Amino acid sequence: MAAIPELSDRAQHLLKVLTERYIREGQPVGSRTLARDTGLKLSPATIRNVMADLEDLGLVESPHTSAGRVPTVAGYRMFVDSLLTVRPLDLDEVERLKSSLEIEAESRELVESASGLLSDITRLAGVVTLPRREHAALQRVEFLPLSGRKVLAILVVNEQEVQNCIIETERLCSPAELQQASNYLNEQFAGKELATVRARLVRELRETRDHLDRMMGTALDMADRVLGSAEEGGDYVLAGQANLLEFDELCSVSTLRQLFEAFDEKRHILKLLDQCVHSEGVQIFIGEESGYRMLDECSVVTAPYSVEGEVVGVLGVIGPTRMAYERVIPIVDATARVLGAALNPRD
Amino acid sequence: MAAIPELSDRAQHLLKVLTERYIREGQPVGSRTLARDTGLKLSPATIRNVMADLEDLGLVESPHTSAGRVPTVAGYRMFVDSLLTVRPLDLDEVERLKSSLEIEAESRELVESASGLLSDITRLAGVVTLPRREHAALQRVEFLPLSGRKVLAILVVNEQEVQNCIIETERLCSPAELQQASNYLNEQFAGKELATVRARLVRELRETRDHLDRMMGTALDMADRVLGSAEEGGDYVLAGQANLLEFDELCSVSTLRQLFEAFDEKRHILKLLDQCVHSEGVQIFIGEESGYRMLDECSVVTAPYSVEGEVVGVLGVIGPTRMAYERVIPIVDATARVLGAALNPRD
DNA sequence: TGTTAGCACTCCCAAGCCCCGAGTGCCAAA
DNA sequence: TTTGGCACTCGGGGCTTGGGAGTGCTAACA
Repeated sequence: MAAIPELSDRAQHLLKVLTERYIREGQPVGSRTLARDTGLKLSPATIRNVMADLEDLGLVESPHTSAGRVPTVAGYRMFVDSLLTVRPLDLDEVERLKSSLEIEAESRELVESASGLLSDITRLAGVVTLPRREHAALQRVEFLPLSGRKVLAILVVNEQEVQNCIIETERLCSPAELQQASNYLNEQFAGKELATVRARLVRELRETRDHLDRMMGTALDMADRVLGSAEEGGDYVLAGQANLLEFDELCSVSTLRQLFEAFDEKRHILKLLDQCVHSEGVQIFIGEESGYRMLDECSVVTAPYSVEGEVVGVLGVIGPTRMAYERVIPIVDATARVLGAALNPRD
Repeated sequence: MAAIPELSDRAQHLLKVLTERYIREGQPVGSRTLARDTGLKLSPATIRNVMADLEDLGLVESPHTSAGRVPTVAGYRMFVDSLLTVRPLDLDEVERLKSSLEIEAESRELVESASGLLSDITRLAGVVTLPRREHAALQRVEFLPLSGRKVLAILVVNEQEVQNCIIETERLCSPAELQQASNYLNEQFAGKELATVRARLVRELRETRDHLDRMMGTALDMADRVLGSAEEGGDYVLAGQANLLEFDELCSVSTLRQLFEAFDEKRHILKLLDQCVHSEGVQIFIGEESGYRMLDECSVVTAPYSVEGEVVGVLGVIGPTRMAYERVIPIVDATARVLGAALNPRD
């Protein structure tokens, strides 16, 4: 964005107080209120002058002539970037997070409770992507014969995740053949990264095609397909949409409709969240910044979470631009850490 | 409910036309309109007399003095029970269903697309419970050692479902021990029903406690815990909530809030759906009939779906009482069949 | 030069009002 | 039993009005 023009301390302070108040009350704040609220001994008239300046800079605006001022997106931006003092979470809230997530559970359940927690604590919508590891170690492969040519393939990765899928082989395989195939794969690839495995499989598949060890071909093919399906996808869990109904500014039917359709559709939200995988720490999209029109009225606060040092997913909250960033940011941050810890295989 | 008092054919016909029209237009329908709409050659005044009767019987009501009439819950009930002529689905819609669901996919994905389909086609909210078998045959058990005392237990049931969970053993088990344990379980129990397995495990656990074959004890214990976790739960997938925003009658913020909170909460909706497991065929809850206040303004149309003759789940749609039952009922019915078929392990 | 008081002005919004249309209930006649 | 007629009711749209909140501007003041 354009460089921030120098802004007097007083103006900054006023912007801060105005934003805080607007976030708290949800109503445009006028010069009189502001004069009272801020510590400074200034008359409303003076405040008005400052406000006019802030408005020229595009940091605040007024919905109509005789209403107070409201922060613009740029105003919020400056607020969160340089005016906000984020204080860490209350202890009991951290504890609440921990105790809710330190249970032993499957990753999906953990993700679901994390998303529920986020929405409960922030009273906004909570969203958590399912963890997905780029660098995943294959631990074990198992093929179980089903009826006909169908085979159930089970893939254990990363010591605790289990992927499974049904694949159809080109011809009927005996249980012994399947056993052999899985033995081979386990011997060759246990502990290797999925990506490596895949690469090697593809190469070997080409090499062995000549002497047509059909058994092996099938096995590789199966494994390849399993890996394929294990890698695709990406999904998230959303909770607390109902909370968004509390906010008047979102409550127009058309806004709501767009928003909820986006939640249903998932594609866009996922894309937005995926952007946050690579940035470390909390990231904030205010209003139009997200680049998605249905989120124009919303802000999104995200943080990636990691397992064993590798970022595997993103979580965050979605709410009106007028959200309590001060509170939300540390919550999102802490939840990401706690979820990461809870997902960690080491005890 | 009270027995339906005899109702002249004419009155029935008028109720039918009125309900159909109200469902279509969403506005109270008056005597003039009704006189025009229905085939009968009757004057508005006559219609009014009939209307007064229907109102006395509690089948219709008017929102206020000078509005037309609207069906009451009892009116809708009579409508769907005895006035409705459900014609089967259009062929192309059945095809659409089939082609969308006949893909090979995991059960969860199938459920998700079924729910998406329901909501797309009906333009209401679609809901599908995850399939859960009471009578499930254990096919295979596998224990994989993780770090420390943790063990990953994998349970294959019904030829294609895989359950897995992490359990912590009381002491460190060697891979060989685990192998032994799973071998034992597989030999003893493969093909048996989960319930049977559980019962036998409990009994054997008691008997062997004396001579304390610790290995076996641990194995049984583990299996028991896995079974336990496999049996609990119950969840559903919801799609198309956004569609509900189209309906004015639901668009009050408080109604919406209640509704969406119920979706989030899941408990109540699940309980309602569970009731439908035992009734065969399509079941309909109109307004308050569901017994849940947040669904007072809604109707729910459900149908159980089954795999191999056993009912394993319920699907349905949720929408305003003023929904196109005529269209929705066959859709729900057909989707249940198609989903059941898609989940069927036999090819 | 920065701050303040005063003042005219703008705009939103809620309240009140009126009127219209739609639809009813009832009665008396066919 | 059906119908036409008529008085009545009610909700909603459109209009006006008054008040309140807040602004911008200007002129005076420290």
